Amino acid sequence: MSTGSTPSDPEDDEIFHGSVSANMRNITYLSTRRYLDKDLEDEGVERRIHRLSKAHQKESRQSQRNAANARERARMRVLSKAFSRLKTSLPWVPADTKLSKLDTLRLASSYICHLRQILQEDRLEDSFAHPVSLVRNFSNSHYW
DNA sequence: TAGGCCATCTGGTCCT
DNA sequence: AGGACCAGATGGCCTA
Repeated sequence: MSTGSTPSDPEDDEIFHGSVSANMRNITYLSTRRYLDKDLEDEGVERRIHRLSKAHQKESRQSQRNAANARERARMRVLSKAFSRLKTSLPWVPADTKLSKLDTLRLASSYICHLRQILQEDRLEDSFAHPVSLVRNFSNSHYW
């Protein structure tokens, strides 16, 4: 008769060996699983790092873009201020006149032509050395 | 409502 | 690599 779970019993022996091999299989499985888990874990970490660095890159790109946008806004503000100054330096244009940038450029351009004409006329008059032309030059100096 | 104007965003290029 | 400059796209506001 069997004395229980003695290995001498063929049946028990089989069970015993079966359980041993099952244990072995279990151990092998567990250790393999542990390695796999470690690999998966490592892969997960790498993936996470990769994902984080991607996110960081994206964030960095976005913040660079935002900075560039801010610089561009500042640049355009400077340009608009320059247009405003140019507008105020145009005579016969009331301060509250609504003038587009294009209109400002056109008026400034025609004003420069006008001034150039005056200069040429004055040079012609200067060639006669008439004292009145000198006075007129002085009285017109507010243009400068 | 169409058209003009403007501010802003964006990607490309050039320069330092 | 980062900043300046530029031109195109887009959306909002205003006016005839």
